[in-house]
Formats: sequence, structure tokens, C-alpha cells
Amino acid sequence: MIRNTFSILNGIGDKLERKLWGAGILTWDKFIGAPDITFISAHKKTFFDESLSSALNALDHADAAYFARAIKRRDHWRLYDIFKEESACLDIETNGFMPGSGGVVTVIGIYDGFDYKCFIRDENLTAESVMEEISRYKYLITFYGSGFDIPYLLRAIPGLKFDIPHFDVCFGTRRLGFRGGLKRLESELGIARDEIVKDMNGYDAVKLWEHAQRGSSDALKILKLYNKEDTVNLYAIAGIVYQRLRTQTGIEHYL
DNA sequence: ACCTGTAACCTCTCGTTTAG
DNA sequence: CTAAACGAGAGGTTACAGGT
Repeated sequence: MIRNTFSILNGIGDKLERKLWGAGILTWDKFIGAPDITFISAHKKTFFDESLSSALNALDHADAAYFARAIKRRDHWRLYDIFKEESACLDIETNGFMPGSGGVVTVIGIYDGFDYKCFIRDENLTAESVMEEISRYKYLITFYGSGFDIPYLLRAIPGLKFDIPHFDVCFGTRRLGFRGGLKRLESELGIARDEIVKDMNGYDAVKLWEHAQRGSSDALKILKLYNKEDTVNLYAIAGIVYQRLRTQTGIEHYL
């Protein structure tokens, strides 16, 4: 999908992108190779050619950091198919407060499609351990992470940084017309959730952490299961949402 | 070359939505 | 409960293309 994307260019939006596709210019290579495009001035085209050449170069080197910078957040979903093999779903739990007002991260869960790893406060959760795990990936998938998880992590754990593209599935689903949070989305898409944590919400996760602090190993176990279900299910949802967003662009009519 | 009409992009504010 | 960021919508602005 990213090779078909022209909205990364400054001055090209949805309309012009579709117009390019309609003119048979479906890929970056085609654009650079076209001698002239009637509705784009020669001066602009030279400029665009350069941008697309560096993007192609970055693509050859699978340079995730380049795309994290160069592509507007709303378009990061378009990188899904080229980075999905090296992607990770991330979800955090907290003690219910905001950083600076006593808020801390209690659990960080990361799922890459095969393995689930979790970092627990006071056990193995450090800036270094989390950073080391994050650095293994080139693509981040979250649900409302751009609004909550990532800013929270950055404030609560100094030293963390994220310079890879970030597919926030929440805004993808909104654009597709879905309402509601992750749990509702799961049921609408027919994705199952473990019975034990079926009716839990984020606030329950706060209470479970409090129980765990008072010595309940069961509470911690359930909290981890809850977090795991979130990341694993998100992984499945991301693929579906990507496919639907792709269809929504209309690209398939031109291929 | 210049001017003008049109189309689409950008910026801004506001309200909605989600997270734990 | 609270904070934050995106989307929607409106208005202003740029830039292209065609006519004179």
C-alpha cells in the first residue's frame, strides 16, 4: 500500500492521490518515470520526484525511523503490510492516576504475533528492559495509544523513546465508522476473549493491581491475562482494519 | 506574459472519544 | 473520575490551467 501512497507528499491529499491513480500512475516508480503529468507543474514534480526517491531508498533499507518522521500520523496504517512481520502490539495498565499526580505504569504488554512478553512494575519493568524489547521492532500497533499509552509512557518512564511508525487502530476504526472501545470492536468483528476477563475494563485492571500489591498472586495473574488478551486481540484486529482501510481508499478499483 | 476562475490543500477551533 | 489528541467542518489561501 505504501508504494501506492502519494498523500505523503506535501500538497497532495486524498483527491489528487485518487486522480493520479485514475491517470494510471499507481506507484512511486510510475510517478518518477512519468515525463510529465498534466495537473502537476514541472517545478512541483521535480520536487516530488526527489521526495519519492528518498522514500524508495528508505523502503529498500526498511528504514522505519525515516517513515516515522516523513509520514503524517494519520497515514501510518499504510505501512502495515511492509512492516507487519516486524510489528508489535503494545498495551499498558496503570494505577489509575496520571503521571505527575502519583500515576505509575503497572504492566506493559507486548505481542508480536507469536510471543507475548510482559513487564511488571517492581519485577522487570525498567526503561532499559522495555527499550530493549521495543528496539526489536519496526512498527508499533496500539489502540488509542497516541492518546493514552504512548504519552503516558513517555512521561512516566524517562528515557523511553519511540521512533518507529505507529498504527493507532482506534482512529482507523473511527474512520471506518465504528464506535466504541476495543471490547465492543472485538464482539463486532467476532473475535473471542477469554471468559475470565470477558467483562473486565480498564478500571478493573487498576483494582487488580491494588489487590496484587496486597499480596494476591491470583490478582496479578488475572491482570496479566487481561493485558495479554488486549494485545493478542489487537493484533488480529489490526490486520482486518488495515484491509478495510485499504479498500476504503479505492485503490483496488485501479489495480 | 498576465490575469482570473476553480479546485483542493492547510490551519484553526470545537467537540467527541478513549484510556486506566 | 481526568487528560489528550484526533476528526469534522468552515474559512482562508495557494497553485494550477486556460484564455486573452
